[in-house]
Amino acid sequence: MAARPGAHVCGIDAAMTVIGGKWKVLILWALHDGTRRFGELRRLVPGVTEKVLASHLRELENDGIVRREVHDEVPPRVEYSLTPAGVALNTALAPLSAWGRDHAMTAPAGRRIHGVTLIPRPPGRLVVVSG
Amino acid sequence: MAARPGAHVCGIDAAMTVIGGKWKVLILWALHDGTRRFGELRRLVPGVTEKVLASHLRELENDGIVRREVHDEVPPRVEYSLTPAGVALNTALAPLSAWGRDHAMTAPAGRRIHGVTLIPRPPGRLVVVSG
DNA sequence: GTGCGCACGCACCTCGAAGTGCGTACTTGA
DNA sequence: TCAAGTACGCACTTCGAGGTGCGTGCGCAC
Repeated sequence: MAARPGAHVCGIDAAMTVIGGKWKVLILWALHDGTRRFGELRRLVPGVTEKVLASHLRELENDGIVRREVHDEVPPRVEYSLTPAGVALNTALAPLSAWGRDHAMTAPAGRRIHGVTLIPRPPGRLVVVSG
Repeated sequence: MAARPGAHVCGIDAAMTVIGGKWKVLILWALHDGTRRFGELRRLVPGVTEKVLASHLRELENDGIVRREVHDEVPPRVEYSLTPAGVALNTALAPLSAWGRDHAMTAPAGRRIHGVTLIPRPPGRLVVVSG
């Protein structure tokens, strides 16, 4: 249906392109408190496969959300962190998170999209509870 | 992968459940300035099929986002409007929209998710530009 | 009387995102 | 010596959201 790249003017359209992936927001939340390695992200986002995690990280990198630093060492080490745009995106997601938290209590919510649930803690840690 | 309904504690998870559909945000934007009929929504969201529009509206109704009023007339008339929760959701989407608008200019944005683009205007009207 | 519009429901199909499995070249630990 | 970890890439498969097509019952315009 008319695939026309880069044609979104409405901001939500662009934002949904970025966070539309199944695990994108979980990756963003896992990165919001600093630098993470690939293996750490894999453990922080339980259920995601390595292929999908790698491809999502590439997409986020192309979108300018995460920064990817490759250290040329003998055990290969790659570090991921949020760019300023990524930090801003996380900030922009905060009211949505607040709405969901307020609304999830009152709504029946018979459906779900992820199957995993993550609980952010104020000091900066992230607790992930697999479904 | 452990489908456990109603298990999301993180708000973004719940919010993504609600706005995760392909046309959900477009429907929300189309409804943000008042009551709309089914046929109006179909015209305001070009590209959506009737079946998908109907099912998405049902899901939004079940999530308490839109109110559905059926008038028992001979030409069947159904009117849709946002509930207070829907208005709050739209408000919560505003910073995300602002982020996307700011960021879409700087990023290459080679991909896209919808294929249609909508431009909200301040007075309350909505202009939709099909891709 | 023929077709159109209304607001959907049902059955089938498509297609792309996500999942699975295997491979890399190298080091470290048991 | 062998397994495990590191950070992926490639080819294949699955699966469900979304698309297509057809049907409803009624009124109205032509």
